Amino acid sequence: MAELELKIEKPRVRIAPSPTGPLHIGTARTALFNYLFAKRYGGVFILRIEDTDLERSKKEWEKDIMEELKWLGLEWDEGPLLEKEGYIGDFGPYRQSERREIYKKYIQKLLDEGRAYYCFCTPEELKAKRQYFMSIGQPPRYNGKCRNLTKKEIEECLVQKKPYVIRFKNPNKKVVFVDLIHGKIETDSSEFGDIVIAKDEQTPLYNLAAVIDDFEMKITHVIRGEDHIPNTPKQILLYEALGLPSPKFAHLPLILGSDRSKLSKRHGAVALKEYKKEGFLPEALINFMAFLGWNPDQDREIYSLRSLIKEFSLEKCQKSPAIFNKKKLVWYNGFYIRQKNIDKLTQLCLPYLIEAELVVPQIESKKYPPVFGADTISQIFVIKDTGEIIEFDKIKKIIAIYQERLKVLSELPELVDFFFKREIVYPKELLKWKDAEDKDILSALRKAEKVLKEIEEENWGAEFLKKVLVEEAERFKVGDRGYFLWPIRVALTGKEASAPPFKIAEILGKEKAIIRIKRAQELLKL
RNA sequence: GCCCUCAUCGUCUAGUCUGGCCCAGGACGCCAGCUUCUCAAGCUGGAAACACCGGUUCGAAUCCGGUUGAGGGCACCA
Repeated sequence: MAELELKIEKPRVRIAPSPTGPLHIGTARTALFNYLFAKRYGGVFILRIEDTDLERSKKEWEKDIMEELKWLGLEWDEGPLLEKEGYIGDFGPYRQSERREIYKKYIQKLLDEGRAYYCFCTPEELKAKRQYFMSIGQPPRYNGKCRNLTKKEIEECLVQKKPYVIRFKNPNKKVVFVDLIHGKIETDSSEFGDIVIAKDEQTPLYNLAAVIDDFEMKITHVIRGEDHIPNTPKQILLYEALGLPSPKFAHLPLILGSDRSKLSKRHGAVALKEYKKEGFLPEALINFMAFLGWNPDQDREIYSLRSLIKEFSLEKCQKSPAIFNKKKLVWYNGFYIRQKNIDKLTQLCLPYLIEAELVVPQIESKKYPPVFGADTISQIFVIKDTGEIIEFDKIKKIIAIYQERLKVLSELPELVDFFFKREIVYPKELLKWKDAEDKDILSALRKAEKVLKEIEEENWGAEFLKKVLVEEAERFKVGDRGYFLWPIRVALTGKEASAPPFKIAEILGKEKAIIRIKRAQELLKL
């Protein structure tokens, strides 16, 4: 198989989501694998919106699917050109709803050649038949009642406006195909009988629509989830009936929830946008998703989209399903946050600070704040609680000291809120280090206040503060700096855990730092 | 019920095709230690798996058969 794959030239693949909900993480992974496969072999990646079911399809979901794919960096490279302003040179997706004329031809052909037929059975009849088959231990399927209707009978029904569907005349034979991941898969097509392939002469159902489109779009490799394995023989039969060549198939293992069932809403977030909103970076999502069912045979965990393209191959795909492990995603995210350039990271974080109402951008910008990761951003912000002005660079400093602590962007506000509050609230017990008594804490804080007051403004920097405070801490209690440093840190932050107090004090500034130390003293006296 | 697919640490997996180098390697998570005022990061160490039964073989995680378990599918959804 290895040699075969190397010969792959300019493959054409597609991701074909139906816009019945926001982009699902499973669909995103399938898109990624298709994208990687296409790019690895210099091929084409297509987006096709499967919106034949008008009832359930919505424009808003279509928009979400496109937005999230772009956000992930999985741009499709073919489709109808978008001419609207701002989209010059951009491709739109193919939409099945816009291809009815094409389908019509094929459906008519099937009908004319007697490979498909009208069926006038009612849903109730069908349901009863299915149950009957089940009861006698056979697979539920259509019994073929309308299969041999005469022309006259059909016309009569049509004239009477009887509701109908179009069924495929199943040749009932053994269908064999070679899956690029699973190998040979055999099915007896009589298991599924005469399936419905269209609602009417120009509205194909999924299986037919996929077959027609994949042929029309010259798709060479159909890479999709394993849940489509049972559809494959149906589609192969349709290719045969239409006299078309079938593409190659590769079925990816499914992503499961922690209870080993197909990943769904009850397992937590499944929409990609929810992960985006929670503050996951596309790099982390891509890296994580790639490793769900795929692995290079090296002990390397970190891969960018670029490096994945270089390494990707279907042979290294797993056959067995993978459980979605959010902790690993979080780890990846923390890693990529730490790697991020601080300016970029700050830009990414700003929307969260704004949403938490910690700061308000002062310069109105059209693109801001709703667009995450916008290029144009305000350089000046107002701290909502105090009305003070805070510059981008100052916010950057705050984020810098939390960069290695951040796992997901959305946790930032709760980590750094004390920088943006006039008064911080915390229980007085929090000031206590080990067995320190109130008077010890008080004297530590008084000492700290005195020391801090003596520092000249121009020396007010983390390094100097550290030097001075650590020296003092050593004097205060030999062998355990905590008696001195812990209360200071709590006084400044109001938190059990935080970045080092020296860095925090530097950013807070002399005046505020001292006010907070004093406040802690008052709290102790209560 | 019927069909299909899958099976290595809790999880993602390397190794399986081309049996011995594997009393099974890496990563996440977990535990311990170092560092340290705290948290995080980093470093060091640790616990942790070849589903089961039988066969082939001098030798099996690897090959064969079966069992069990898990997942998916069986729509006028995709």
